[in-house]
Amino acid sequence: MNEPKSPSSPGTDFIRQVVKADVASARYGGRVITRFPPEPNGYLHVGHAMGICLNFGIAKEFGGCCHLRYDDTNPDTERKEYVEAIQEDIRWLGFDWGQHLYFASDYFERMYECGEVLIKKGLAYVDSQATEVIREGRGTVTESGVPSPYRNRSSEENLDLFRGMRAGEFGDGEHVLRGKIDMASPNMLMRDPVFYRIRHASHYRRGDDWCIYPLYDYAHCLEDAFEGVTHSICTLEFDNNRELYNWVLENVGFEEPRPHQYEWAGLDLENAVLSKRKIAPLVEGGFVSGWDDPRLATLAAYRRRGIPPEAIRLLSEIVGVSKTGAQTEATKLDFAIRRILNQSAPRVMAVLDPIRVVIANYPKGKTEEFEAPYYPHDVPLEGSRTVPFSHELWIERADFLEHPPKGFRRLMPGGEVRLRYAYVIRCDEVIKDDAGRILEVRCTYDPDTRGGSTSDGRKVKGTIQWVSVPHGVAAEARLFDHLFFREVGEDQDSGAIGDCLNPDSLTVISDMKIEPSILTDPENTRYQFERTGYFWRDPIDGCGDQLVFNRIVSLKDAWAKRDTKPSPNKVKAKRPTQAYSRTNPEASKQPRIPSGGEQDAEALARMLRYTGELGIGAEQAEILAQSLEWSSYFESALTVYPDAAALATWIANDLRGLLAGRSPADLPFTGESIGELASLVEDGGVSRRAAKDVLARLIIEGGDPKDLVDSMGLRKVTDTHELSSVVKSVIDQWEEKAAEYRAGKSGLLGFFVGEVMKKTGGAADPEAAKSLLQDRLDN
RNA sequence: UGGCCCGUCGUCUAAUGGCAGGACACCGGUCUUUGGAACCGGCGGUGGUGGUUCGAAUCCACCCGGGCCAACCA
Repeated sequence: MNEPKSPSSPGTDFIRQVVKADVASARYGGRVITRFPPEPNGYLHVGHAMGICLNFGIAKEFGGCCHLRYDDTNPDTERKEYVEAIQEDIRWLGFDWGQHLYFASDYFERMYECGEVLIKKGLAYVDSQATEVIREGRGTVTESGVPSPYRNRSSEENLDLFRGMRAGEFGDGEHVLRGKIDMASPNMLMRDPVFYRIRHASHYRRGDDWCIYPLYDYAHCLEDAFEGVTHSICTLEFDNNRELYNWVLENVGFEEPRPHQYEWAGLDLENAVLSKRKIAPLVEGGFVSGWDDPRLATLAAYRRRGIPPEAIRLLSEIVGVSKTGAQTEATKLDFAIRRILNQSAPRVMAVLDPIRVVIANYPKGKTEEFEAPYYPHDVPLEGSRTVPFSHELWIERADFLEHPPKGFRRLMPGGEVRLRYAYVIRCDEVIKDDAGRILEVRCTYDPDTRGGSTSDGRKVKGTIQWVSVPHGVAAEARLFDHLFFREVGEDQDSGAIGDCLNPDSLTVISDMKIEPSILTDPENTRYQFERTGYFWRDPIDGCGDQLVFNRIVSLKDAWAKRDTKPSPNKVKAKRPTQAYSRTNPEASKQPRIPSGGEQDAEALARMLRYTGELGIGAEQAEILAQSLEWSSYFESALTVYPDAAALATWIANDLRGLLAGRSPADLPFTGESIGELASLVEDGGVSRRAAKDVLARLIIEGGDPKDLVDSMGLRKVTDTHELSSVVKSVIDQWEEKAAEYRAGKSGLLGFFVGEVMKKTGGAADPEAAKSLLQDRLDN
């Protein structure tokens, strides 16, 4: 009962679709191997947790495995302490890497050998320029780089130098190994990237075995390949690195099926500091108590705060997987935590900010006990404890108001409130000190309401929690809020960090009261303090006799929210629209005329011919004319079928859309085929819609369009009789939809056409089907 | 201003040429010995302009907006 609702379409994100397709096509023999590759230079945070859920989740769902591999290629920053902490976090989250624990540093020898392979192929060289010179030589995003003077060293010399680098013959920074790729590449990463650097430093695992260390782009893809990883999933910012990932693997000699990289957006959580680079100064600067300070978004902090791992996994489901760089609202995390805890946390009574209530008509010194269930009626768990009641009680200061606003349902002078599981009391008198601060509230109880229900049927709207003064236990509570009230910039020093800090991020309540039953519970019990929030004992400071409770998350509070309600006539803030920003609407229609150069002159001539003589629109003409590849493809289609405008659409719009960036040279069919296809459509033998299906097939396996039309059963069905019967059966099948359509939901017509198309395997003439459908539906 | 990636309710995410759907948030209601939970209902979206198509969130073009890339970090 009350299973957490699944988010929409679970498990159908674009990465899982790729994996699913690869399993179906047996691309890797059905194997699925993912990996989670942390660098042991800090603690994991919720962002990493999403990556862990993704990688381990996919492996589990597809019967594969997920490797835990430390990407420990930088001796300066990595420590054993972190590798242990990371493992603890992953286990806590509920994932298991089994035997598959790996370290990049174990591959140093193999990686080195790959370096020699590249050198021998003439694809890598030792550069001896200074760091700054290399940097400058790389150019900028708008200017290409200049080749290093060492770029053309012989393989022998490179090999000799590289071996010398390894042997420790050189100092830090004297040489590097670079890939010999393309100094003019628009992708900066391809401008002869550095593969190895000299660093005389002790590595936390390899000690002084090595004095050269591989860099990420070189190392990471090799690690994946060594381990037989199939799907290497990383975040969006590595998009540019994919080209290099592929280059290294292909040139070192890893053939298909080899690992491939896929990028997703990762998690950006509102109010959470999600970068090790930004967390470290908070820890080191003493702004927080450590990597596990509960205000942080590290997994260690979440664990300490008391967030259950199930909630993190639920968050991962809720947030989903996409390539949209987006920020997730903090309320989604809160929701996930409450969703889990509501179903599992025993309820107890605690008072965070106590005021004293004296029950005047309850005998001093008398105590009675109430049996109180741990769980509310809608949580299917059993259990109860007894709570002691007496002459003096603590209640929450906020639960008594001398001058309450309208709608206040708690205690007020002359009013009644129910003490949960106990009695209904009425407030008779308020005792204040000289400063007007309330010292105690004097009440009388109604003995006929034992257990909380009235015998005369009168309604008591409010119910509040309470703690008996002589029995209550004192404790400390810690409430957490987000650490910053303002975004901290990228390179800010600790002074600037201090300026952004939320002074109320930690509230310590030193004198809360709680019912004594908790004294006999396991220390790691997560409670709901009724009407207040979810709490558990701080695992560090709340052990043994120390009663220190962390608030994991508050309860939703509909009453408190009433003040912050946005006014109904508030103008809705809209994303600024760009509707008016274009100054010349015709501008986009003007083809850009290529300028200068012999090739451009030819392209221009083609362009003019296409728009003039052939009557093609400027947009498509530009696409087709610009490259020789496309223009010759187009013109060969033209030899088969003379309707240039139709062909231009087929090629410029449909074909290129299906090709997703690939070139016509890769196609298993020629321009003539597409011309033939277009003529089949013109003849009426195939609908345009069916022809597009044929095109898609053509791209995959080539073939003769006419044969494909037949073998796919796509010869157009125009026969009115045949079509009518399909139309009738579709309408009969979807009676309700038909009624909706008749009631005015005209958008449903497309749905019906789609159904007819489905039923006929795509062969129906959609236009004919549409008019038949309309006729039938309209009467 | 070079290349690449991304724009769907306030937020996150489905729809893979055929009904724009779900979740969170918000609002209202029912119920309630937690102003919790649950249940019911409501609000609300394809960045813009053209084009292709019987039919476009989806294909094409341009524009606008956001992000990433010039470490011997990962």
